[in-house]
Amino acid sequence: MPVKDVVRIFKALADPARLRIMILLGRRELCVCEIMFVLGMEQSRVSHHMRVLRDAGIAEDVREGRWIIYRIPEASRGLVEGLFAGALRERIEGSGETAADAHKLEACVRENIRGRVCEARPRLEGQ
Amino acid sequence: MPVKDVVRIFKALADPARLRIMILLGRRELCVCEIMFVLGMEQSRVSHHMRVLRDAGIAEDVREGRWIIYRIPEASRGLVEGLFAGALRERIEGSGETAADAHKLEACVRENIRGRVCEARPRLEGQ
DNA sequence: ATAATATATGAATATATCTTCATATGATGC
DNA sequence: GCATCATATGAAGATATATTCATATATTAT
Repeated sequence: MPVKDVVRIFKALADPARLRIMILLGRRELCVCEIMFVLGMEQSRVSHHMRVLRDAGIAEDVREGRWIIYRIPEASRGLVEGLFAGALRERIEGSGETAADAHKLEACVRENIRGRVCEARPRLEGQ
Repeated sequence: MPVKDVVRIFKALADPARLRIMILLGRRELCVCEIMFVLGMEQSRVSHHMRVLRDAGIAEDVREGRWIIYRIPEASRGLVEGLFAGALRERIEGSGETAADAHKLEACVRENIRGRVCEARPRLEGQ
């Protein structure tokens, strides 16, 4: 993998919104409106960020009905896992910021907040 | 460590020159003119890049006579090592680009190319 | 078909980043 | 002190990136 491509990955992670999104995607796959809800950002902004992550190859999308689900592609799982493993993960989690995101995501999924978060997107069990 | 600080680290790595420099620093400490030689970049440009790395906390400098030696600070070794360990390192090394840098560095150190690279900087044994 | 939902895209502006050039600083040698 | 070497810094212009707003597309429901 050329330096250029690795740089593109670091560029993709070099933004607070995208970093938070990648950490969330490490937990479960997400549709855009769930990301909007957790980060408190408008649709277009999230969508543009997702494009950067996609172009870097660390996110991919699958359509499910009217939703588009984002996840970390199988081929990049190891790489992304590796990036956040160890010292970096400890440090990020130490600050509690990402824990707040995770909690918000749990609430969002558990309550499936109608009207605010993609009006009841159907889910598989356990997701 | 706040998300903001992690983002600053990724930003620092999100440039081909700086990425190559960090990979070199993972091998040994370097003065600016050695970096100039290996990357083929002018002094000012390298210096500006070093500032970005310093501000992100993944490089530090120590003056040794008229040279300024850059290295990865003790406190960030684990983090930086972790970032490049595993899948990412394999992929970067797979392209051979960084190997070329490493060879150029070896030559530079071995021959201590006078007049081109910091007119014979004295070195400790084994460096 | 029409309307509504979920998301993507494009253009425009704002902001940040990189490079270059000129100049400053700090150490060494004469 | 003066010259030289190694490096840092600041300003200016060039380029890239982010955000916003308006609009387009695809899917589903009626």
